[in-house]
Amino acid sequence: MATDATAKMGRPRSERARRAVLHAADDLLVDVGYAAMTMKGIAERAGVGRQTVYRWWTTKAEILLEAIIDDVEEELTTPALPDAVDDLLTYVRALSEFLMTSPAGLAYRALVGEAQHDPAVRDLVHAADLLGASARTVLDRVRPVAPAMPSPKLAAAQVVGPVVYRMLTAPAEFSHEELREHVRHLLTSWSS
Amino acid sequence: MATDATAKMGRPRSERARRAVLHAADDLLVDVGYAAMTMKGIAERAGVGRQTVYRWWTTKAEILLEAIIDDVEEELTTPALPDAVDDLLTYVRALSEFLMTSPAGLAYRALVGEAQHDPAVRDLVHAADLLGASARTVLDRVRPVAPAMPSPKLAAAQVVGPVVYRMLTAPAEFSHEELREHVRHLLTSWSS
Amino acid sequence: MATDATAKMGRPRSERARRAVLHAADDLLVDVGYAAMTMKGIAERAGVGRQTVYRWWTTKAEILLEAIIDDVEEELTTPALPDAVDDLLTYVRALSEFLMTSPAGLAYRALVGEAQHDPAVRDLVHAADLLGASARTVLDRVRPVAPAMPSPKLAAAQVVGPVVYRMLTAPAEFSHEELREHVRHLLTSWSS
Amino acid sequence: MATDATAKMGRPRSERARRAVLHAADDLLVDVGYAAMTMKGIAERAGVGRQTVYRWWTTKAEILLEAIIDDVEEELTTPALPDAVDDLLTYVRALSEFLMTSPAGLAYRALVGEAQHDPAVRDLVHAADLLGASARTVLDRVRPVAPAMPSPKLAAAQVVGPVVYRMLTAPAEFSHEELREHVRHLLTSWSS
DNA sequence: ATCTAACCGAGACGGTACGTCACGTCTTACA
DNA sequence: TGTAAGACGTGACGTACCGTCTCGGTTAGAT
Repeated sequence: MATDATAKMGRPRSERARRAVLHAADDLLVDVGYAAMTMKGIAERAGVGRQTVYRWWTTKAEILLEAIIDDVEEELTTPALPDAVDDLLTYVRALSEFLMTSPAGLAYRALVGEAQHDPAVRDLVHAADLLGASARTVLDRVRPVAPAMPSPKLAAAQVVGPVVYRMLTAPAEFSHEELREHVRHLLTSWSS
Repeated sequence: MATDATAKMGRPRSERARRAVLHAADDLLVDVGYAAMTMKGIAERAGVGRQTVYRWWTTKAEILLEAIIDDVEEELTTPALPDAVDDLLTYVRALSEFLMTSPAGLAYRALVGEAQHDPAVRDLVHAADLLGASARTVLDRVRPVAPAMPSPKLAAAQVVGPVVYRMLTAPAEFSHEELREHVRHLLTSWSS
Repeated sequence: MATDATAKMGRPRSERARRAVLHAADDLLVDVGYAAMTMKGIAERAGVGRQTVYRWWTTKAEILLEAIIDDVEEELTTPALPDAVDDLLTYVRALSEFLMTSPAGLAYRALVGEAQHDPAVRDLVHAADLLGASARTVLDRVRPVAPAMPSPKLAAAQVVGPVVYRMLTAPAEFSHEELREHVRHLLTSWSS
Repeated sequence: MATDATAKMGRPRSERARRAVLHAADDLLVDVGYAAMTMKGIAERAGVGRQTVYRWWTTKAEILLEAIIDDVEEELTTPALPDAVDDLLTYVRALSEFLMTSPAGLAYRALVGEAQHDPAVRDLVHAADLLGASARTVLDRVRPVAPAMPSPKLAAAQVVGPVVYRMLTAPAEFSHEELREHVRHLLTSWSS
């Protein structure tokens, strides 16, 4: 019986170390903020060698992305509601809440910020399209009552863009009333 | 005539040094990118002492903001056009072009990015509201034919947000056709 | 026939691995020098696991000592000559040549150097007394014509010490003429 | 009056930092030994930035050499004595004491050891010729009664070499009696 | 015509994170 | 059990930049 030529050799990767690094990154982001987070700090907080961190990730952004990618999807999953306005409104409220309050939202903002500085992170963030999947899901649900909805990408940008822009450039998020008006305008312009 | 008690004494600030620093920051951003820009590098490129930089600015973001603030306003000033669709479309096209191509747009993205990492920069960027003034100008022009336009802040976010969101999270900007459709939807939802 | 209770169990030590390590150490010393030699590098050059090296040796000095100990003895064995001056002179010339030129001499110098830094290596080098055996041999041969020769240890130091000192602290070895004069003085002082 | 073109600019070198580094190196050598001494450790012990150490020295050997070079000369200066045997004997005893006991002697051994590993250190040590000056001084004093003394370099090697060789390769130094015999043989061979 | 205070350039200072390297140990699969 | 492979936690390497400091020298208004 032939030996599998592709069999892995040597000591296998430690799942314990991997989890410790991801948790440490999450914790540090909340504790000290993205700017003060360092690869050194993550390794120390995780109780892991520095080389082990560099072996599997190249930047703190990469670690953070892996750490939060599941959380983002989960936090932006909203229930299907019979009324389209309610459905979409629940989503944009969850989005606004996520961006301004949730630790994962904090990480999302940090990652989008870093993407503007580092081309490698930019590619990662573009590829991950963290908000895209959840937006597509809710848009698919309201499409039956929005016959004039534009292409999925533009429609998603119309829903999500104003909320994200507000988060990026203003100290406070939109009020619930403003979000309701935003959703109302979207559905109006998509209805005929 | 009495001496002004608040008169400045000593050698006055060197305008030459100030300009050299702002230009050096601009140049470095294009040459090496925001992440690789350093206070040390700016001082050296400007042919200026390090202390002189620290005396007047505390971060590279502050320098960059001062360096580009006039350019942004200028590049986003579009001519008033008789047709509202044309007027708004010209603006969003200028905005898209600015964000993806212009050196000042590169700086804008870097500043918004840094604002997600550093609270002090965040306050600066919020206070500057770099895109807000130009958006308000064009919205004031189309308001007569858009009676249902929401509050200025929400309306501005609806115009600008999707374009900025696209720039932040996707590798390519919206096409001219997508921007036209975006503007058409906006004016539709604001018309009744 | 019964199995010997003291027989070794498990896989026996690989002679192939042992030789590969010793040769790798020798080669690396010449190629990259003692300082740049590492246990990791030796293992890789030998095509041997890192653990295998650590199982049988604790330092690179120990490996090097085992690698060269036979060569030293061989290179410093000089033929007995009828004239005492010739006999001793042939020896000190071989010694000088060994120290400045031979790969084994390079290793000897590296080991003596390391002995000044690491007490464990110091003990090894003292115990090995690499030059001592050959010096004793030649001194035994000239003793009949050197009745005032002091104790073997001092006599050996008088022969070998100046040559080694020269190698340690000066860029070039003694010339043949200087070595001849050295030997002449030694035999003069030992003759009466 | 013209400004001096060669005038030093910027903050001048801190003499305080220089001394602190030299003392720290000295202390660390005694406390932890040469092998365990690190540039990092020296900087920390000196209360000095790491860059400051690297700015002025490239290796720990260079620091150590600067730290001990004055001490060596001082410790090996012996008084002129009327009898040549006494004069030379006092010197070789001081040398033996220096090599086996003195902190500066410890450093000397470490430096000679490192010189066998690192060509840059080798050049430094050769250039410094730490033992040479003191040997020349004492040889000049005994020369009147040693007409057959060979060239200064060989004579110095004959005096110093055996003592250094002993120190390098044996656990204990020569006894006072052995040193006396050594000196007696030297003067005998140089006398006619 | 000095005086004096704040500016200017240069560059060394004490720190600290960077990314790499080798250490010596461990955990696999295979022989 | 020995072996080759390779990940593990540790810690020094030499570099870069941080923000501060200390020089000599400049430039104005106030005396």
